[in-house]
Amino acid sequence: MLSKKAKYAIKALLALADRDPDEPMRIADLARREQIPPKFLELILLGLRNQGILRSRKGKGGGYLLARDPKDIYLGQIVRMFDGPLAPVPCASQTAYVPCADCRSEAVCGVRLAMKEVRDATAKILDGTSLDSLRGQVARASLLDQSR
Amino acid sequence: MLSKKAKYAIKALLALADRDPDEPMRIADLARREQIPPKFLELILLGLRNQGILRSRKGKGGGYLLARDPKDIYLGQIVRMFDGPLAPVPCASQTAYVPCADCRSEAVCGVRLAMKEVRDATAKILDGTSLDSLRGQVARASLLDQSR
DNA sequence: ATTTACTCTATCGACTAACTAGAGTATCTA
DNA sequence: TAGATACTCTAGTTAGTCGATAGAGTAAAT
Repeated sequence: MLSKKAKYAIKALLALADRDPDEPMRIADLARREQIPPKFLELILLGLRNQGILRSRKGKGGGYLLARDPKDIYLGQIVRMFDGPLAPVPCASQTAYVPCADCRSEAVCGVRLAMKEVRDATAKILDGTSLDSLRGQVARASLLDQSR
Repeated sequence: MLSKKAKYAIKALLALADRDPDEPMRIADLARREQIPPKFLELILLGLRNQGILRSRKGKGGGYLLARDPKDIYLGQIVRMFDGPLAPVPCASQTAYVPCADCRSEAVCGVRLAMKEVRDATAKILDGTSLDSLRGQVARASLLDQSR
């Protein structure tokens, strides 16, 4: 399951990617626009900022902005940041490998083999989808939806 | 994350798939062989039985056996049974779709689009992998490992 | 009748997810 | 430079879930 934090983070980043890159957006406005509890969103944006994904400005006219081009922000980074490794089991993780105690032989573990496939497929998608490309997908889906 | 329940279930089923299909295996033996807390495994096997994946025999010489051919038992069913839908968000689920309250328009939701891709990729793998095919993969991996 | 082994319900502690509170700090503007 | 604005950060709280265990009950074999 994707946590609410990760979900809210993606929604907020997507909203920021849709704006003038030099125009900050306030927490309160983002929260209202995306239907996210304001204080909770605050926490999330702070995290993104401390990861270098967002920048912030204090005081009047302040708010949050993307720290990088939307082409260079990938979903994989966001999801890992809030929800940890993509692999369903630690022994199948690429970025955070941990062997499991109850495995007699790792090379012969069916669970690991199957879950490694899942993690690879997931990583391929999330590490291959940038904020910008997702924005494009949404736009195309929106057109299709209108023509229905 | 894959729950321990699902993980233990797969390990136990895989062990059963490796045996004479008419020779029951006791909870205690399975638990020892696969390093699973016996009482916990008991619960898991009971669940699998009530789903029609396992059969059981009571009394001396009793134990658990597969209720179907290992070719007809898919990981997708096991994982869904213990961990719920494969989709990272309910609105991207095929088998347990639930819309999300905070979505203004579902057709235009980036989170949903991306997560639907993840769920489709995961489902393709888990619904395409039977106990039997996984057994085969393990065997091949084991050979590769020995030749190293 | 006794042993064997599965069946089922209840419970428990630890942990985490989702959210909230509130005091603090930097920036702008009048 | 006072005061408003808006982010920063730490510390809760609450409800729910996960992993595991206990123990009484039932069915089958010998």
